[in-house]
Amino acid sequence: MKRPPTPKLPIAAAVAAVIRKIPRGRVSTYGAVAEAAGYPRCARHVSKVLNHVPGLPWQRVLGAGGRISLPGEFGFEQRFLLESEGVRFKGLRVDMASYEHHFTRTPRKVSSRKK
DNA sequence: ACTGTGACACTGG
DNA sequence: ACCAGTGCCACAG
Repeated sequence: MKRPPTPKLPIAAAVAAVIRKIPRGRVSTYGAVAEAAGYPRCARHVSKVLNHVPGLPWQRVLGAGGRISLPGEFGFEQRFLLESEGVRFKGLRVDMASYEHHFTRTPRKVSSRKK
């Protein structure tokens, strides 16, 4: 097993689905989203998906440690939107300890809870 | 088929 | 604490 078999869904669909599951007032990180989508090492692809797929709560996706990776004014916009949802910031970072959303296993049809 | 790309994550200085 | 460099992996052209 060189590595977990790539899921059937394209990364874009998987990531988009995961991000849409993030409840309001909650946030997540690229790595976490990628992992939840089935691509543990593809945090960078998450960013591509956000750019390619509109309609996603891109603001709820942050970098590691809850840091905003977005350079430019979009970064400020992201922070503003998150605060509007009730997410508090610790300086330049989000209080991940309290706002990081835990995804459920395999976003597939039936939740195979089990482990 | 190959190369470049990217809103990252992680380690070291 | 902050900055810079490196590794990563799937998708687009």
